Amino acid sequence: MAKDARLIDIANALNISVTTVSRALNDKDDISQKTKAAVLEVADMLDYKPNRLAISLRKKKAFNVIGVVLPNVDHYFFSTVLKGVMSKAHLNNYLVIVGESSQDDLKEKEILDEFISYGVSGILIAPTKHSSFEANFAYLKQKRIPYVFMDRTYDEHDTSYVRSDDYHGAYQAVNHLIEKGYQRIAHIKSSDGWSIGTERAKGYRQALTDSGLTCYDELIKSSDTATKEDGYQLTSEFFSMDAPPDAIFTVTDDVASGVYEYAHQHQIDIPSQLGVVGFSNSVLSSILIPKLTTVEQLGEQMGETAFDYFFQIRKDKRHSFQKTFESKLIVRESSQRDK
Amino acid sequence: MAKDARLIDIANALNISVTTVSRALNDKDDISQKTKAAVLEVADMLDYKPNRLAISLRKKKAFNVIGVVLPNVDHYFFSTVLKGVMSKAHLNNYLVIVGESSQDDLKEKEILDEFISYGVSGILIAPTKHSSFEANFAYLKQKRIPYVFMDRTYDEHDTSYVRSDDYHGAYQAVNHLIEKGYQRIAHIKSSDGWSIGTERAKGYRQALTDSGLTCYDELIKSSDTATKEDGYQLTSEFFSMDAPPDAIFTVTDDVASGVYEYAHQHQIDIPSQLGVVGFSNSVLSSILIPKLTTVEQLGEQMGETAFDYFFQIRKDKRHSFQKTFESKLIVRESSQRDK
DNA sequence: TTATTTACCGTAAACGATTTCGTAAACCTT
DNA sequence: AAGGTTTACGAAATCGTTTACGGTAAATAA
Repeated sequence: MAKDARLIDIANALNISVTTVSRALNDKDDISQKTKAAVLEVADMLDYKPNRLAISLRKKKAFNVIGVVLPNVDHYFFSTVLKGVMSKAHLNNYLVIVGESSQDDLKEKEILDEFISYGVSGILIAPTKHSSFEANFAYLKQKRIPYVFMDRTYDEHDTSYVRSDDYHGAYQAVNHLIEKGYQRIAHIKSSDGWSIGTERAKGYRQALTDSGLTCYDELIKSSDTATKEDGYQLTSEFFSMDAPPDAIFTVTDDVASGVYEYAHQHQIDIPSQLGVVGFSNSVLSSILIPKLTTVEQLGEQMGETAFDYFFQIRKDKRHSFQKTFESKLIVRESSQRDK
Repeated sequence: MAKDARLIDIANALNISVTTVSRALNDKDDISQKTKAAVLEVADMLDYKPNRLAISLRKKKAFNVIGVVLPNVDHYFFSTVLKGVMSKAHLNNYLVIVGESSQDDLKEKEILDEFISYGVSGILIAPTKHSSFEANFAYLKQKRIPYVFMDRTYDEHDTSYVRSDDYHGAYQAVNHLIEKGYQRIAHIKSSDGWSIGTERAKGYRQALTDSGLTCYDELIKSSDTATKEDGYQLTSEFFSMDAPPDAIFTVTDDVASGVYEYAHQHQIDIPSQLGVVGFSNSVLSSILIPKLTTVEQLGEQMGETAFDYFFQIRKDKRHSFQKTFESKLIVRESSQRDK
């Protein structure tokens, strides 16, 4: 197995210095076209690949390594985000290192510190519910390390981000239920402090208001965990009310699956007696019976775009980019009253 | 922000050479207890953290970096494996770099090459369906880089691995169906060349044979993709037969969800008219209605163990370790005929 | 007493690249 | 022709650590 070619090998072959070779390969200007061409040819012949480790040490920066921090890698949405990042990273010859915060902002900070001391080229992060910008991210700016927020954003700061349009997604979802003739539409939101939860709740309220419907406080319940169990529990609370809702819009598909279970156990038919709309378009949504109407979240595309933004920032060293992915409503069976 | 302490800072503080400091910190023997203690104290005081990049260059090996290669990060099982690896890695101060082969053995090789040229300390890999040991992994041995197979294994070679006991899992699943009184038990297997598929099929056949039941070829169908769609399609084929099965054991939960859809559309009741057992214990299984009886696959534990094995191999430089995780049957509702 | 080992530590050369600084030659400019 | 600028390149330092090698002083052996 032949050893990898180094700069000095190219230099020796051409009787020039490593400095010149380095300049040629890095597109510096202090070099003649002729020499550069010669170097490139020999480099190609020797199948030269720059040594990441050496570059890293010299530059005090890991060469072409992007750090991704996610709350949970085994959560469907985040795993698709990761998939998107990885595909773009691979194309651009970047290595991807991942960390899982487990929704723990302290651990998140730990991971960030690790990544930074490793000298990653950039960071793509989906913050935990509780992360404060000041505590966990403010110092990234000083360190001049490019970073892009994913999913959850900090609007008061000028940062790059990709997220989904939770507000409009929720608005469409509820509006759709109204058009289908549902009257008492409830909402299971996520507990406060989680931006995606409040945005979705806002969209819910606005849709009702715009249609001239009243927005009853007792028809809004909060879930801390956004799990199936919470969905089941809160639905049971709804149905112990004097006037239960005839539709429920849930903050995630997982929560919706809890609604399904309760409905099934109590012979409440979906969608004729109870309309249900979820959020995420996760694998669940087309597996539940009846199939769940939901709002799609383009995790993979978000991941790809996040990487692209990082790449741009790194190149131009100035811009910050934002994109809010429009959330499309995927109408399936769970909201088709007239079906 | 104070700059990170280096060896030379410690050396200066104690008026000794960096060599000595290095020796002290690396537990070499050419050093007195007194000096070592002093170094350790100062190192602690200055909050010294070794510079990964420098060590990497000198050793020509990335310092404490483990590479994980998976067929699909957004597949539930693999994402739990990743989760397990990451938790152990974090505890041991390892960085995790990930690559996704997308079930493409060529891309898998590419990723491996990337990882190796980066000098990862070890590799944990869940091979694609088609990966040949010779083509993709044989050279890892020569490179003396520790590696552990996950999920899919190569029994003819003496390698380390973690996997689940597909054979016994399937055996239990089918045996359970028999005990519940099902008579014509069908199987949707995965297409050939994928070891987990053939093991599960073997378990299926053996359970039937051991109970004195005949194993009909027409009751076994192959799926290339192991998806819901295939499950639906193949179930419809089963039910166009003169004597359709009264139970189906599927190679994955995903496939089982296709069975559910067909059954629901054709008013076939699960479990009274059709028993169903899946494999994986993925999120689906407790969300399907009725809840799916399935065989659990301990992804997270497998990931943790894989990392532990890597760690052991690296330390002792000799052993290889194997573990087959016993696959436990999780009995839920879809197989309870007498329910 | 002299020779040899042992314990401990330092010097300097790596690892493979980038970068600072210097300089010789070529090219203008007046 | 003198002086200035540009072009193209090389020597050497540098990044932070490990390690081969050598040396000194004390301990032990002969």
